[in-house]
Amino acid sequence: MFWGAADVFDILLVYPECNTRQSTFISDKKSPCLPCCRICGDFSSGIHYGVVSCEGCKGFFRRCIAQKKVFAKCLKGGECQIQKSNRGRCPECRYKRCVASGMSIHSVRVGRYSKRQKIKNQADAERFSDKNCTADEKLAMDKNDIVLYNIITNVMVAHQLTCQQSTHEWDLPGEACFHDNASSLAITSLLNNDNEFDELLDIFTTSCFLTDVLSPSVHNVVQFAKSLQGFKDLSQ
Amino acid sequence: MFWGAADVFDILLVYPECNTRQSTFISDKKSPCLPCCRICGDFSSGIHYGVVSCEGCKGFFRRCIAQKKVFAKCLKGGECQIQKSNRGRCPECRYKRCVASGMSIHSVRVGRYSKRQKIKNQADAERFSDKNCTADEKLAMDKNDIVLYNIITNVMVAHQLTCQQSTHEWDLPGEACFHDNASSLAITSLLNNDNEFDELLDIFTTSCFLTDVLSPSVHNVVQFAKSLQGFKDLSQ
DNA sequence: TAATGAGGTCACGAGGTCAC
DNA sequence: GTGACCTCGTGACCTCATTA
Ligand SMILES: [Zn+2]
Ligand SMILES: [Zn+2]
Ligand SMILES: [Zn+2]
Ligand SMILES: [Zn+2]
Repeated sequence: MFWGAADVFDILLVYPECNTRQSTFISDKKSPCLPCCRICGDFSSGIHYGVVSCEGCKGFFRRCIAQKKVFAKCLKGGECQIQKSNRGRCPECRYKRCVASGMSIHSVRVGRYSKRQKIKNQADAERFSDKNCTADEKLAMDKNDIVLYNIITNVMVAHQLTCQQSTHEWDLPGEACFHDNASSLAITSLLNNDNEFDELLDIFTTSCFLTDVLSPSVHNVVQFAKSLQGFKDLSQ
Repeated sequence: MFWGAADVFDILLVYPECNTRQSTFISDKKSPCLPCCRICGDFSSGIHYGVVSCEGCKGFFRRCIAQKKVFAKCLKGGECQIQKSNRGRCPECRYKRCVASGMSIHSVRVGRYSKRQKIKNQADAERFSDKNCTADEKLAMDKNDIVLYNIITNVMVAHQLTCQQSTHEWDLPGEACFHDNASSLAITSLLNNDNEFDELLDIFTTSCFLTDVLSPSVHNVVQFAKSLQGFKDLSQ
C-alpha cells in the first residue's frame, strides 16, 4: 500500500516528475516525489521554514534573514510572477513571495513529523495541489499572496510594537499571547480599518495558508488576531 | 470519577489541548493531557529527569549529559527566552533552563507513582500552572530561573570542591553529605555572601521549584545547603 | 499485572560549503 | 549571489527495565 511506506515522500502529494531530495535520495529510492516549490514551482526538497520549497528558495530565504540587506527596487512595481526561470532576477519579489507563502524563522520544525501531522500534511497537499486548481484559480491565489504579504507584515509590525518580549510570544500552545496592557495605537488603527479586516478574514477563511502545517507562522498570526480583545468577534 | 482513572494524565493539570504521549496514546484514549513543558512550553509527555517536559527537551538534556560537549556561545549574553519556536537556536540557554528547572540525572525515577506521590503531583501542577499565573508572574519566574541556574552551579561547584565522592553524594534520603574536613574556601565564600544567600532563600521559598516532585535535584541542593554547618540557620 | 520514564532509533531540516 | 550537496542536531516513536 502506498501511504504505508510513510515518510515525507508519501505523506505529501505525489507528482509525476522527480524532485531532488537534499541528500542522495534520488537514486536509492523509488521516491514518489514531493509537491513543487510554493515560491517558484521548481522541484521541492522538503519543508523549509514552514513551506514546501526548493533548495534555491530555501537558501535564498536563509540568506535574507541572515544578512537582512535591502533589495534592489523591483522594476515592475513589485508584481513579478516568480518562476523557476526568473526567480533570480528580482530578489524583492522573491522575498515577498517567500513571506506570503508562510516562510518564517518561527515556522522551522526539526525532527520527525508526528503521525497526525503526516496525515494532515497529506490531506493539505492533496487539497491544494496544482492538479485541483484551474489556471485562473492559481492566478487568484497568486494575487492573494501579495495581499497576504502586506497583511502579515502589518500585523507583525503591530505585534512587535505592542510586545516588548519580541517574537517568542507568538508561540503556541496555550493562549495566544497578547499583553493586556499593550493595546497600542498600531493595533487600534488596524482594528479600526474595516476593509483590511474583512480582507483578512476572507483570506484566512479561503486561502490555502490556513493550515498550521503548511505555514504555522500564519496560523500564529491568526491566533494572535483571535487573542485581540474585540477582534471582530472572530467566531472561528 | 475523573481522578479515578489514575495515571499521570489524571494527576497532573488538565489542559484543553492534547499533548503527545510518548507512544501511541493520542488516538486510543480520551487523555486529559499534561501541563506544558517547563523548559519550552511545548506539550509535555511526562516527567523527565525530574521535570515536566517535552520529548524534545528530554532528548536534548539526555544528549547534553551524554556527550558533554561545549555549547556555542550565546549571542544574546545568555538571556534567551526559551520557547517552542526558538529552543533549537541556543543550546546554551536551553541547557541552562533545563538545569534551572530542576533537570538532573539524579532526579530520575522509574516505575509507577505511589498514590500519595500522585496526589502531590496533582496539587503541585495545579498550583503552579500557567493558568494561575499572570504574564508578569511568568516573566518573574523566568528571571528567577536564570538566578537559580547560577546559584545551583555555584553550590554544585562548591560541593564538588569539598566532596571527594563526586556527584552521587547528592542523593537523598539520609544525611546530605558534607565532609567535615572539607570546608573549603569555596564554601566559605558562599557562606559569607549575604546577598546570594538571601536570594537563595527567597527563591526557594517562593518559587515553584521547591517541591521534590517537580525538581528533586533542587530539593537536594536545599538539603545540602541545610546540612552546611551554620548555613544561615535555615529554619525550613 | 499496569504504569512510567530512560535510552535508542532514524527521518528530517537548518546551516555550512564551494564550484559556478 | 546562487543552489546542489553535505553534516549534524533534533524529536516522535519505540522498547524495555523498573516499580506500585
Ligand atoms: Zn523555489
Ligand atoms: Zn519584482
Ligand atoms: Zn520542552
Ligand atoms: Zn542564548
